[in-house]
Amino acid sequence: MKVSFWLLDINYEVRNGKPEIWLWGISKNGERVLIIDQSFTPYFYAVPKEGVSPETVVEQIRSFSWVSQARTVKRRYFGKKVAAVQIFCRNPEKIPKYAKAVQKLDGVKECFEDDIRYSMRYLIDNDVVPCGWHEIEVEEPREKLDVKVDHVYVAKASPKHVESTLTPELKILGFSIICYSSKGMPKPEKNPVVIISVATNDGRERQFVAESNDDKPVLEAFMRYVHDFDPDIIVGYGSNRQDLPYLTKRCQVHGIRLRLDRIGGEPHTSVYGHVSITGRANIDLYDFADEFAEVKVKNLENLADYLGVMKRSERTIIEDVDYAEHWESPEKRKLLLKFSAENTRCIMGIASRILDFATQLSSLVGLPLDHVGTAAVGFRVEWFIIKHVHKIGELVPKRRERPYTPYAGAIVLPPKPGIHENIAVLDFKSMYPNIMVAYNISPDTYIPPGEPPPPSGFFEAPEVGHRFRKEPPGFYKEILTYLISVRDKIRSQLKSLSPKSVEYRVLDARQKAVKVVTNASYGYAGWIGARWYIKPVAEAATAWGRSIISNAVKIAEKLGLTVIYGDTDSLFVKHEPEKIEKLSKEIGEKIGLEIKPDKIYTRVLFTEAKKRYCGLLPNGQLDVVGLEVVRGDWATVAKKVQEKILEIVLKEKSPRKAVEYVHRVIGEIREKKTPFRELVIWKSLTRPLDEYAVRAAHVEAAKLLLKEGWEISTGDKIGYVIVAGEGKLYERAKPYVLANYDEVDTEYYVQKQILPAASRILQMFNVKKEELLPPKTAEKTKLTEFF
DNA sequence: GCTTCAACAGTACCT
DNA sequence: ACAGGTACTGTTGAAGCG
Repeated sequence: MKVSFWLLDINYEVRNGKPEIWLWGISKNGERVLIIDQSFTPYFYAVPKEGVSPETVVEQIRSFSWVSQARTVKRRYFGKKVAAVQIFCRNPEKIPKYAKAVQKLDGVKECFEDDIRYSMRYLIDNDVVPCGWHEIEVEEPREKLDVKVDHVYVAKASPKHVESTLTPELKILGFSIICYSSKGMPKPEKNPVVIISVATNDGRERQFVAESNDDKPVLEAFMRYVHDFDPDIIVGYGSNRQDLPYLTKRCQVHGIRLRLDRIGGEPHTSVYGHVSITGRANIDLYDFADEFAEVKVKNLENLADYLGVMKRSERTIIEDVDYAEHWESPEKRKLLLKFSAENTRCIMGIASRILDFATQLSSLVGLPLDHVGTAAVGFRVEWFIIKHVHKIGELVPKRRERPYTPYAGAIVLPPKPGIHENIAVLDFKSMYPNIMVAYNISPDTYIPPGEPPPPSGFFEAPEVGHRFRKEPPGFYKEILTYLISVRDKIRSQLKSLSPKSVEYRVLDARQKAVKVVTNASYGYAGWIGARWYIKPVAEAATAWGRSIISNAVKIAEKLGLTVIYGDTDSLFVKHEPEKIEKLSKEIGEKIGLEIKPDKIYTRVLFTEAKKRYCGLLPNGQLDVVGLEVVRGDWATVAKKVQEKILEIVLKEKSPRKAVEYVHRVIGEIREKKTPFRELVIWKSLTRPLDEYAVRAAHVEAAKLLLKEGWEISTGDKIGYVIVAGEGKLYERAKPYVLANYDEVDTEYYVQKQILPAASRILQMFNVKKEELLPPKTAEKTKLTEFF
């Protein structure tokens, strides 16, 4: 019997001493299926020492009772041929231990791939793709299993991956919780889950609410609901780190088990910190928030607002410090219930905008859907590489600790300060990936100093002199060529589709996933944590990059194009189409890379600073780069003022009008008419509180939260305001949730927020800071008028 | 003992 | 827990001053 299924989740079980791979999927006809594959034997490799034959190692290894098979195989390591011994064994969990024993053998130099987990091993070796379609020959199982699916099958052969852009109809359940503690952060040991709000993608919404703070019925009702709806995907926001561990512990306190999965077990935290719910995909949307760099404070309401799910201004927002007071009051409790329901509605909305990307990323890099969000960028790239190089027999190097040694990066040209009219921004498209392709830069093509060059020749990087063989193509070249061409192909396909169609949505998500992996490839190459880290690989890419951009500048100037600015792979030049055309042509011929106008600014303003400017686009939009407007660590009021100044200055060319505007805003601040929220400054904690060498405002604010019983962790964004009083700035920082407007130091906001942000722009028009303060005479005028 | 100032710490941005 | 290059603010402690 043949089954077609889309792979949702994968896990393994050891039954009767035998490992089994469990593939959870959705079949073509919409049935939920579990396919059990008992045929896959885990293994790892041992590479013999110089002068030792692999056969000798095979002999030595046979003495271990746990070895089910050992054979010599041909593999590669950093592109070089190696004879290795592949060692199979029954128990996947013992592999690291077995590898250690083998490592100790006389003839063994190093073991490999003992750090590849069994289920990933299975996916890679069988070319099984998460969130992808497969066909498989199966039979009915001999025994009955107590699992929640329509059908259980036993595999008779390995699954065959089938290329398809179809996605099955997935059942999605979103949830959020509210926990109650009379003071400070709720603790699962003692504080109840008072509200659980659930929504499902069939349009239903439910709330489970505690009576008299007894949450056992709430938890049980939630479990029943999940069981009855039987979702394929469970989504939350912060659910990996907060909600699911809390619910799990809370159930334990009541002596029950949180059962949400398809086999009757508890959720458990696993690789990269994801919470696994067997048979379903548990997705924490927070793990995808990094994709939206424009959102500075990555909480649910901000992300929902940004993605157009629910406007912040139309939401009921309650700070966590205020949950208790809302829960305790019968009147305010209604608001809390509304807030919670809206949270889940936001989760569902965000899910609908992220899940296509998540599934595409999962199938592209080969990580299971519930892992791919929690895996850091470097690991996503790495799994994509592992998946690819398996096909060419490249052994996966061990991750090892290395000292950090810096290397030179890109060139940034000093900008020509002032306002420039009609400026074209030229860009090298995917510069580093294309450089790596063009010069065959790869871990497996690198020729170390002293090694004789191959007859087919080599490329030598400028400045740094690193050499890379021309032939055969390295795996970076193969991977990047594939990624670049696939993205081009998808993008041309998209042009013939309606943006509203399902196919468009899926393909667009796919090209985004491809883009993410492509763009991260250079960074991966220079990451000391990378398994295939070779510093010269990254160093050569930037060296070629520097030479390319420098040459481009020379060519531009030779053609009479004034270069206003440039950063890494971009050049800002006067928009003169014929010259630009010539430039593009010459660069293509001489350098072999493509440079294209990316956008044209009607007007663009530079100060003396690099990486900070503001351009006016033909459609009237402002493009603010690097300035306070786009920074998350300035008070909103200052950012708004600067943005308005930029608009006035670039559109109306009237610095005088801008100055008047600043006067008005400063007046409003001093009268405390500015909304309190616009005074909040947000900064991240980048380390534990006690590891800071100097005292800083956001750190002191965090300590105050801690004192109030709130847990603080690295990575949290602390929102604070500066209050009036004596002493250093850090002594006057207070978490905004604990502060009153009355105590705010408005002069700080005038002097240290508004003035610097405004003056940054207006100093270009010779406006002095003093001139930005509202004139006292204005007050007099007002008073005279009054009298 | 006070002010001044350069070095440093810290954060967030750009490509 | 993908790279290096850059701007900027506030803290710190030594230098400079009298």
